[in-house]
This record gives sequence, structure tokens and C-alpha cells, in this order.
Amino acid sequence: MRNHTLNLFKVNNLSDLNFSYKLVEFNLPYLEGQEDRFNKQLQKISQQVALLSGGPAALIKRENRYWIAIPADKIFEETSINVVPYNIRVSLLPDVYQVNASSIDKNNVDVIYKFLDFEIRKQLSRNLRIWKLNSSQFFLKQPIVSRTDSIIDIYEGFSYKLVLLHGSTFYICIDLSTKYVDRHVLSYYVNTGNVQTIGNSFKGKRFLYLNGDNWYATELEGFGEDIQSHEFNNNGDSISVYNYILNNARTRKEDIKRVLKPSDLTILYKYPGRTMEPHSGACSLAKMLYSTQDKEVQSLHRYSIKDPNIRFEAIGKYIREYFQNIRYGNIALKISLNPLVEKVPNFSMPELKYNNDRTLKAGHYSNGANTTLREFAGERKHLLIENGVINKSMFDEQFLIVPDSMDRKLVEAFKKNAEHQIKALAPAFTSFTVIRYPVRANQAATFQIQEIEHILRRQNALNGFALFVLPDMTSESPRSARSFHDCLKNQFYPDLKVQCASAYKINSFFRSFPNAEAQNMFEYRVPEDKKPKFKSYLTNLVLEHLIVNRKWPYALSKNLHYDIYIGIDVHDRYAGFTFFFKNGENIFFFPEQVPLKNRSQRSEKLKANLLNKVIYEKLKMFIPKFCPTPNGIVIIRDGRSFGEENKALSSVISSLATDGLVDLSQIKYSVIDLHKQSAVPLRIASHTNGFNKLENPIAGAFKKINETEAFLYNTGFPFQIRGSAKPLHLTQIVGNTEFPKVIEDIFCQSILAFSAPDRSNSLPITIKLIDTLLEPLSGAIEGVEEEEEFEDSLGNY
DNA sequence: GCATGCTTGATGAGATAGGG
DNA sequence: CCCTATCTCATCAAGCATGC
Repeated sequence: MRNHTLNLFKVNNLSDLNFSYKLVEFNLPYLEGQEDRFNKQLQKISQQVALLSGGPAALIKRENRYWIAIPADKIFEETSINVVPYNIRVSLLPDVYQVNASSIDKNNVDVIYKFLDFEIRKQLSRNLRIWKLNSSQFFLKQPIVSRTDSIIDIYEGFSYKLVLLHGSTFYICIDLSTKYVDRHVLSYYVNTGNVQTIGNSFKGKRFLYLNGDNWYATELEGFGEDIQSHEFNNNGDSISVYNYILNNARTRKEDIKRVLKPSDLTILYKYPGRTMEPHSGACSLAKMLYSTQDKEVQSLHRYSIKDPNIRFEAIGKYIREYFQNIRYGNIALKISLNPLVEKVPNFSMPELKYNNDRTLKAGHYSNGANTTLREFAGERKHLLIENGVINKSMFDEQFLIVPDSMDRKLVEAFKKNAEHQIKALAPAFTSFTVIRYPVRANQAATFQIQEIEHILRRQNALNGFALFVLPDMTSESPRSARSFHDCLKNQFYPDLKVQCASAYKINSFFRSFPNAEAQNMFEYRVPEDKKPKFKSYLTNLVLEHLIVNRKWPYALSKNLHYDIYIGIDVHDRYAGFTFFFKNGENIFFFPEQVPLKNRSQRSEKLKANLLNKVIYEKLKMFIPKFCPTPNGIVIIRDGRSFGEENKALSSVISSLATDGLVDLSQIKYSVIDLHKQSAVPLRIASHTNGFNKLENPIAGAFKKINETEAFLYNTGFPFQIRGSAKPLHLTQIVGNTEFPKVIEDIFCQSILAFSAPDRSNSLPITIKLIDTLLEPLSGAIEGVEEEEEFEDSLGNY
């Protein structure tokens, strides 16, 4: 194992700090089955106490009862808190609990975490050299020296999170972050003379407002008069914007006087994304914020992608400059200047099983390997091209649906290429039936799709699989092209399974040549110089089409530790389920329509009875066929599970036991939450002997932060990525499986990169497939409604 | 066509302030 | 004193550039 550097900086003098606390008592009745409500009520009480006492409040459970801990030096009056339907009395108990570093245990560690985190955040917010975007992101007030002639200043900063390792040691975890801000203040562009003509173009944009020492993000609502004339109501008194700003400038008064002119225009702003009574401010204190889709930022985006050396160097700098003067009570926190360095374990690359009994094994030839780790990604693709897909089942009916604007000979040429490529990978494939559809410019997507449906119905093509060539929509807005695409997939789903391609793209590869055999005839061919690009385009398109056809390209040589994995994800109206058995030769996908989210619950929450129904039905059918008496069932939930998955899984297992399909005394189970993006911005870099001291960790490296939580790096070596690898965050929410075995199983699943075998893939195939086969449907509903509204408004004229 | 890293924007939910 | 608009906090999907 190699040494690795982690972006974790230890709090060294925890033992010097005094975390003594008092308890707050309350009695909240728990109604059976009302767990959701109970948790919300608990949270509300704890926040209320934090407010009353003016400091941190930590919710803790002792002797099967809940309490709230607040620092021993805080006090508040006994009071009632309204948590519908109760009024809960909260009172501060007199006893003081002494806590020191040696007495940290799992009963009081959350108290220490909350207290410490509260202080660190508070003191970062008070640091005059940085500004706070939200509770975890901080940026320097000095932009980094620009490397371009751009009108944009780049503000670098960091996101912060306090991390508890293995329940006893605290670390500061920070990562880099960037914001793009206009170099000039708004008054450089807009003044009382031109506000009528160009003012509107700035409305709705986001601005960084430099209000004295306090900088924050705002959204521009509109403009007022000049700041000397413009008055607003301040606690009952009318005051001009100019006077208000100078009265409140405090230490920054001289600086502000220099930029603030009485003739500056007043801006009316609100906080981004909110509806509120606008505040008044000065144009000369606002600088426009840019987002990643702004043209001006596009060329700067690459500067924020940083390799591990540069990233870790900057992280160390922020620790030195902003984390060495933080106090807890009367004592300075001693935060290590050096990052945590330790041996990080990794799983080895699993062996893959291909068609024709071929395998791919990375490592030393002496161990039976047939490739080096370095060559793994390339070979993974190469073996697939050579041997074809492992799934040899028959194909359903196949359609090639093309716009009638596409030349017949071009369609013929493309069809020949596509069929040849598919047959090379899956010999069971025969041919496409070509269907042409008319394209009507300037017509709503819904209307066009209806017309296409009539045509497909006449040709009996509403079932099966289609490669659908989208018309050339380069002249139209990207939104309407996207809307067409989404409508299409939504309209025919799930009977007709559609993979899309673009006529524009296909056209760009082909050229017409004189026919060699017949004079005055033409044919379409790909010229030599475009062949490599076309080959790569076609391979990827065909691989996707095979995935849509459920023809999995390869599998694992060995079974996973646990026999059954179930992936679950939700996109708007559909929940997707994948069932993965043993080594992945048998994977099944099912969409299930779910009720649209309502106001009171989280959008992605699934109900236990739906989960129970789907999972039980399918497992009852599959277990006898693919894995009799399984040793374990694991649910992987993309995003957050809400206890429903757990309820469903235990009821499914007991039903299956009644049916005699599983052995209750043997079977293991668990629910895993998988986050592509974690609140903990943990990074890892491997030490090398080369010129660059740090590089991305090997794929399969993992860092457990406690018994049920880990970070898994799936995108490192041998895969090539720009920047620094971002891990998956895995949490075993419930269950009795061995967590490290589950992590390894998830790593193996991520090596089944079906859609791009030569690239890295961070998601396990159980989740990735749901995204691929479900994703285009989400958003389609909204798109349709927008189009219809648009049509209606046209009709009124 | 695919993949990645990265930032912004949207969203939900609890809590609060202030008007009627 | 209740209701509603506003605010804060936290999380996740969308959308970007870029490379194969």
C-alpha cells in the first residue's frame, strides 16, 4: 500500500478544550408509525433551543429518551415550543456534564461535533479577509491574478466541513471552490442617463454586493433614482441610500467614499431565488456574478479543474491562512498544518468475463493476467469489439426511424454501417426496418410526435426497439431540440425503446461520391480523413443501442460477495429498479410509474408498499431461476433513503422466507445510500516518486471514515481523467452485511462500464443503467406543457 | 455517442417576522 | 393571535468544457 495525502487537518488539542454541557429536558410523545413527524418535531425543538440560548444545540439520545445539549455557560428561560399538534415545554436542567478528550464516546461525540462546528463557522464568517456565500463556502476578497484579458475576476476560496474519523478524532476538511465576478462595478455600465435603454438587460442577474465589510450575493430587481434622491424607510425614518451607506460603513467609510458618488444609480435587489420586498443599494457597490453557462466564463472554466498537486498545495495554504486563529472558549484551536498522510487500502481490479470464454485480467503475467493495469481500459473495449456481447439472446423487432429530409442514399449508407457494426458485436441481430417521417419546421414538438405516432401505428412499429434519427435542428433553439427529444422518448415509452441519433451529426461524416459501377450515379461514403471519428461515433452509438436492447456486453468472472443487488433511483414520474445477480450476466431493469411529488414530502421519497410490491414480485420470479438460496440482498439507493427501503426489504425477506426461497438463518441484507456528491469534500492523492509528488489514487481505493460510511474512488488510475478524482460517498444505513465486502461489490459494479468501456465510470452499473434507461423521460412532462402554453398564446393573436 | 470535474440553480422544509 | 411571505440551511440535478 502506498502513502496517500488526504485533505484532512487534525484538531490537535481537543484535550485542552472544555466541552462541558447542560441538558435541556422535554417530553415529546411518539405515535407509532409517525416516525417522519417525530423527527421533524425533534429537529424543530432543537433549532428553537439553539435560537433561545444563542449558541449550538445538539440533539442526543440517552436511556431511550431524547435530550438537547447546550454549552454549560449558556442559559435560557423555560418556555413552550409549538410543534403541531403539541405545545412542548422545554426546561434547562442545572447539572453540568464535564467532557474531556479522554471521555469522548459515542454518547457525547455529537455534542462536541456540533459545538466545535458552530464556533468554527462563526469565526470564519467574522474573518474580514473572506466573504461567505453560504454556510460552507468562503471566498477571498482579493481575486486571483487573472491569466486572461477577460472582463471577469476569478475569486478562489474553499468549502469547509468538520469531519469525525472513527468516532474519536476531529479533522478540518476543506476543498477548493471558485466564483466568477465582473471586474467592474455596475455603475461602470449603467447610469441615470442610459438606464432606460440598457437597464432591463441587467434585471434578474445575480450580483455580489460589497456592503462595507459584508459581502453577499443578490439578485437585481430593478433601478431607482440616483442614490442621493432615492429614499427608503429605515425603522420608520426615511433615509437616502447615499446617507444610509455612509452611516453604516464603519471602518470602511473612507474606502466607500472614494467609490460612492451621489449621482450613482440606486439598485433594488433581493436575495437570489426569493420573493421579498426589495432592498435598496448603490450601483457602484455591485459586481455581476457569472454562471458556468455564461459565454464569458466558458473559457475560464478549465482553470478550476486542478490536478492533485495544485489542489493540495492550495488547500494547505488555506489551512495556514484561515484556520490558525480560531478559538474555542479561551483556548486557541491547534489545527495541524500538515494534512493527514496514511496508507489507503484499495481493491484490486476484478477479472472480466467476455463472450467466447475470454477473460480480461489485469496484473502480472505470472499470475495469469493477460494485460497490464495501465492497458486495462483500452483492452476492456478491445475484447468487446473482438468477441461481441456476452448476451446472445434474440433481438426483438428493430426500426430505423429517419426524417424524410434525409437523403435516401444517405440513409442506406448509414443503415449499412450501423447494421454491420451491430452484427459484429451481436450476431443475433438481423436488420433494421426503415421508417421515414415528415419534418415540419416551426411546429410544436407534441404535434409532430403525434404525427409520428400515426405513422408508426400504421406500420405496426409501436413495440420493439428503435434507433431514432432526430431531424437537423441546428437552426432551432437547443431548448426546442431537447423538448422534441424528450417528448419522443416519453410518448413511446416503455413499449418502444428508443435510442436517439442526430441527422446533423450523421450527415457531417458522409460525402457523396460518384458510383464506381454506374455512371451518373452517386453514393454516400465516409471519406478517409473522417473515418476515425465516425468509427468512434458509431461504436458508441451502437453500444448504447445494445444497452437499450438489454444486450449486456460483458460480466464479472467471479460472483460478488453478496448474490443480489437491487439499484433504485427516481426521476420525476418513474422509479427505476435494477436487479443484479451474482456476476452480472443477468441484470434486469424495470421502470415503475410513481405518483408525482406533492408539497409535503421530499420529491424522491418512495413508499414502502410500492417498493415491497415491485421487489417481492421480481425476486419471487428470479431467485429460483438465477440464484437459489441467495446469501444476501443489498439495496443501493441513489440519493437518500428514508427508512421506506428498509421496511420494504425486511418485509420482502420474510415473505420470501415463507415461500421457501430464502433461508432466514443465513441471509444477510442491507440498504446502502449512494451519493455522487457529498457534503464532505474528501479528496485523496497518492504519493509518487516522480516529478509530480501527488497523483490521483488508484481506482478501487477507499477510505472508511467509520464503521458504516466510506468514500470509494472509482475514477483514478489506470483511467485518465483531468483534475482530481471525486469519490462516491457510501453509507450502510441498516443491515448486517459486512460493509467492506459491499464496498468491493460496488467497486466491481462500477468496472462494468457498458456505455464507454475505454473510459472510467464512477457509478455502479446498477445505478448507471437506471440513469441511462430512465433519465430522458424526466423533464419531458414540463417540456410538453411549456410547448402547449406557447401554442395557446400564439392562437390568441 | 460517451465520460469526467466543477459550479450554479432549484427545491424542500423548518423557523421567523410582521401585518391584519 | 394567526397566517403568509421571507429567510436559512442542506442537498441534488442541470449544464458547462473538454477529451476519447
